[in-house]
Amino acid sequence: MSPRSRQAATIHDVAKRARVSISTVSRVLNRTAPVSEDIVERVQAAMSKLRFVPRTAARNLALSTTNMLGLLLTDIYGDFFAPMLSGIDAVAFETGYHLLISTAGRKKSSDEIDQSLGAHNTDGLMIFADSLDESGIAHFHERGFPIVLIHQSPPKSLQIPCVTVENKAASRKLIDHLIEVHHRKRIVHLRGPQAQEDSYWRETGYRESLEAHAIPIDPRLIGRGEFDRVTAKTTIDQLIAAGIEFDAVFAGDDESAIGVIDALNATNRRVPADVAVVGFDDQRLSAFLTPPLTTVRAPTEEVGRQAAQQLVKLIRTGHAEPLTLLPTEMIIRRSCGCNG
Amino acid sequence: MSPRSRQAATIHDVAKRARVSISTVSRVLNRTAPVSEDIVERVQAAMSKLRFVPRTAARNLALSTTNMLGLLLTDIYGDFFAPMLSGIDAVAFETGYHLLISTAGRKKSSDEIDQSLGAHNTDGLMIFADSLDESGIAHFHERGFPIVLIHQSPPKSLQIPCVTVENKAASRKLIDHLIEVHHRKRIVHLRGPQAQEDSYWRETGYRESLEAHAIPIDPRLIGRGEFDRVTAKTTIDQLIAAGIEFDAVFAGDDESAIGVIDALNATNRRVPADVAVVGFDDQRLSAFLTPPLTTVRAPTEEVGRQAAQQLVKLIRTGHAEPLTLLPTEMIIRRSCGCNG
DNA sequence: CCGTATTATGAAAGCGCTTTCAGAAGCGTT
DNA sequence: AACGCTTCTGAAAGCGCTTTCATAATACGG
Repeated sequence: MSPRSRQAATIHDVAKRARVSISTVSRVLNRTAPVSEDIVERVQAAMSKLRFVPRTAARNLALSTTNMLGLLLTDIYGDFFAPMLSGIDAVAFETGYHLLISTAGRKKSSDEIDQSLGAHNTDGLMIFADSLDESGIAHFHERGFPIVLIHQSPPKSLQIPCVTVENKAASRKLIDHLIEVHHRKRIVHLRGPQAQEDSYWRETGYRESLEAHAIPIDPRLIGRGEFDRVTAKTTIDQLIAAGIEFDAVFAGDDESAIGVIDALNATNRRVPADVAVVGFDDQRLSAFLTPPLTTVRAPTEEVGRQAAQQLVKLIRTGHAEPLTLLPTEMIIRRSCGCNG
Repeated sequence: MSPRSRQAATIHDVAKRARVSISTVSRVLNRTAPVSEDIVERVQAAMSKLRFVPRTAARNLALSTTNMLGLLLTDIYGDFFAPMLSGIDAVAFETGYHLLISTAGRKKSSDEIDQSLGAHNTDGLMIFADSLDESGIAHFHERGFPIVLIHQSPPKSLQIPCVTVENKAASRKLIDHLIEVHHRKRIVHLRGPQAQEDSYWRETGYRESLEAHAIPIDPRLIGRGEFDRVTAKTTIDQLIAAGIEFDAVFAGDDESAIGVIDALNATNRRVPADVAVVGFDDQRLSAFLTPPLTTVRAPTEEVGRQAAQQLVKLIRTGHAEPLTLLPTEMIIRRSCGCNG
């Protein structure tokens, strides 16, 4: 062991061993300028002999680039993230970026986020739903830092790329189905989180369908779902306790649909015979529920892919699609009353 | 706009504006030495006025540290990763690290991995199951780079911390249950991927249970499951086609259990009346299957937490628990024949 | 063979931060 | 009033890489 072999090799060590300058080493490292063949070999030999691994920090500093994509969210739970992450990761990998993930959203101020995922610590940032408030988003945007929003449109008048899924038309179609095919009239809607944009559009689709069929909207039939199983169950329990009649439930998402089914089962109401239930998202387990859930498939992995793709494009070219709206597809199974 | 306001502020700009040296700015930034009160204020004012965000790359270079934890896997798919990731992320957040994720495992050589997640680009690395071959693991270990293995024990004689779950005793217990309570004798086992250590121990538990009950092991009853739904279905289909009798199936994991149930349903065999089915992992949807799956709960999120915790400990103190073996718990539902 | 166009290589500056080492104040003692 | 201490602050040297600029080496046409 040579005296310095305990310390990891640097470009200098390689240069010395190959009897060239560090500039040359750098050049063979990055193929950034022609180097004569024999020298290339010498340098490569030296590199592998010394087990040289270039320090990213040094390179980043010199180039003021990080080669990293940031992903900001609030939590990783739920079946929702696995596919999204998977899509993001795939694109990051293909395009040569690394993925830095943080759930610091809304736990930390945008200054703190800046320290970790912000300018100069990442080349761009994907922000999921409302992990960051408007001022935080503006904060980045003002600085010209590349960001793309996922499942959330930008604050008014800010030109920030956004990728999300079609919610309204799909919801509308789902409710139309309930009304036209299954003749349901008293349809409960369990809305998602207030701040969530998806919630808004799904509810709008619901309202439009009812209106189109001249069914008056009963405010008592619209309750909290919060995209949460327990909340949904509670709401349904209360509806039942209050003696409010209904023959269908449009849960804001599949997760709450599970809660709905729980509540219904617990009070001996048959799904779909007594009450039809539909969800949204088509998360993995929806097909396995009893009965299998009629829902809308959101191409979550594709959302991830697109988000990463747009971000990379934004970083590299300065431009990206303002809005990527991915199509959704109604998935008819049995919980609506069909034979799926 | 001052001429340089287009360029992000550096520590020099802050220093100039606060009329101090950059050393002082650095000191108020890191509270690394006392600075008189009025100066602190001046500096902080300058920082916020200039919207100064320290460059991590520069800091990393100076400190030769990265403040990042790497996570290496092969893919992010499957219900398995969400909880694990969630646990890892939680601990990373608590301990002040960032999470760098890569699915480059086995797609890239360890040299290439080195470039991204290796020494100096990350402070330590978590390696999931067999995302990296033995030589890759040795590669890091030799260099004294902190790594912890998840769901995989280290190559012989290498002292590398590992966190995984108890497989054998739980499998044994599960099979015991099938035999003792439900009087099954011809129990199929669908083993997981060869390379996967979990597969090995689960099979061992199976074998030990049979032996203990003096049931001869019929090699025809042991087939490929690969922790994969389709593979499992195919194997069961073939067994049935070959006319081999069996009254229970121990799928290597829940994922393959789904395939088993599919295959059984398709041939009008009742679960559990004709064939009992049990799995392993207790992934989220297992409770929703028809019938609900009897399985073993693996504390996956805790695995993530522990892995991150051990890694941080290893980085900070140079030592970590050689083996963290998390307990598993048998979850009796209905697919085994109980009334769950 | 010589002057010029073309390459391949090296020296050195710089990326933005931390930290060591000295020096400048400020303080209480004698 | 001079001394030694203790605090606080600044100058400057790195951290390891990229890149510009200049130079040495080679090739070429005449």
